[in-house]
Parts: sequence; structure tokens; C-alpha cells
Amino acid sequence: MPSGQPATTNGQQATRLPREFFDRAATEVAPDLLGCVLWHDSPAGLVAARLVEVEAYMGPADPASHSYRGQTARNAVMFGPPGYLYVYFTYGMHFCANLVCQPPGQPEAVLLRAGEIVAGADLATRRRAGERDPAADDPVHETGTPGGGVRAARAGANGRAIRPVDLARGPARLCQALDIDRSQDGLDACAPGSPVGIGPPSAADQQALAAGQQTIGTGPRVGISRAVDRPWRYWLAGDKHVSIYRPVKPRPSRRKPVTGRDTEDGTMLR
DNA sequence: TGCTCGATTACCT
DNA sequence: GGTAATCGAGCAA
Repeated sequence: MPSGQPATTNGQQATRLPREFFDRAATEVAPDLLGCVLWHDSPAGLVAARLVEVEAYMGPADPASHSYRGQTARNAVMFGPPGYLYVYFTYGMHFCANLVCQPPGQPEAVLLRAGEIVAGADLATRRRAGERDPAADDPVHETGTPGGGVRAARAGANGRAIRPVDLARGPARLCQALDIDRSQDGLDACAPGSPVGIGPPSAADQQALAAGQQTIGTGPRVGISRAVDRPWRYWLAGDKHVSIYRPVKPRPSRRKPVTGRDTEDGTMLR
């Protein structure tokens, strides 16, 4: 049962990052989020991930940001107060989660790209394998996950085992492991009682970072075609849970078939 | 209203 | 390494 303020793996109550933590530029918040623990306490159980990779999106000044073109129904949460979860749907089948930064009206956010599952690994594995949460038997949830059926079919097709390192390695995988979708859009990660929250790094992580044993890598963001020169991606150097960097590649056109006549060379333009 | 593209992933060769 | 899957958002006409 969701308690809103879940116990950690050692039974203690989790501490949430304060809202002031997010009331800064996304480029300042992003590296500080590395090592922090994001959790979702759903009806099916608690899953928590230690963040190892994030990206900063800087609002109207950043052509790669969803808020670059102004406020819409989709990105409205970005324009609100800091510490809220902004979840969007992309590629027809994936969800990605962000944490909103800066005060209302300054739509900056940090994309959560990858993490290490530190609690609820069994539940996360089942979700990643395409199984629906047993507790999520309401019809809205059942149909509210576009692509879920595809994923389930694919995962079930060959029963390929999901390696623990791959459970939350990638923004969409992270969302799937934590069962985050558009129904979590707009949740307050800082509010006591919220099913989604984020806490500070473990003592070991804090020590390692402070002592310089753990360093932070920076580089260009993944999968974007604009503002590719800005090194606003941050990760824990050497961590095996960091996703694989793939520069964006222009896709060939996918024009729908035209009845009667194709193009000269037979290729289907988009 | 129709078209294009996308902050991705899994599968196949 | 290449590509299919899949559909919502945003833009142009």
C-alpha cells in the first residue's frame, strides 16, 4: 500500500530534497542530482533508483527544450513551481521524466536519463519485462500506457532476461521500471505524502563525491538535433548504469504510400 | 485538417 | 549497425 513517505531499504523514513534545491538553474541542479535516489511508491510497491545520468534543459533560451516554443498543455508543468515532475510521451511509445527547476515562469527542467535500481528490483524487472502491475487493474491504467502491449509482446516473444544494469539505463527504461507515465505528470516530488519523491545521495556517495573519488562527466545531450553543442548532460563517471551515448542521426523520410504512383526512383518519400 | 518530427528502445542481421 | 514500432505535439496551409 502506498504510504506516500516510503521506508527505505533499511526501514527508515526517506528524506526528501527541499523545494529550494530545485529553485536554481537546471545546469546547477542537474549535477547535484547525481547519486540522489528517486522513488515511486505505487500500489504495486516501491521502486527506487539512484540517479547516475541527467540532462539540463534551459527553457526559452534552449532550442532543444520543450519550453522553447512557449507554454502548451503538454509542457504546462515546466512553467510551474520547482520540484514537480514533468512527464512527456515521445516516439509513440515512451515516457520520459523531468524535475522542474526555477520559480514559476522560468521553465527549466532536468531530464532523468538513467539510474541504478536500489529498491524494488523484482517489481522493476517485472515491469520491464512487460508485466502490468497486479495492483493496477483499473481500466484507465490498463489502456493508459501506449506501447505497453508492444513491449509486452516483444519481451514475451523470446523471454530474454533483462540484466539488472539495464533496468533503468535510459530515460524510458527508468520511467518503465518506476511505473512513471503521464498520470504522474504534475506530481510534487517535494510534498510529504506524494507517491513520487527524491532524496539525497547515500553517505557513501556523498563521501565519494566530496573526496573526488567519484567524478562527474559532462558532454553533449543525447538524441537532440538542436543546441547539440551545449554540454548539459551529466553522469557519474565510470558508472555502468549510464546509458550509451548516441548522437542524433537524421532519419530517412517516411512518406505514406501514395496511391497510383510512387516517386521516380521508387523510393517512398515522407 | 494533414503532415512531419521526435529528449527512445528492442530486435534483427 | 540498421531499422521498425508508434502516436502525440506542433506547425503550415
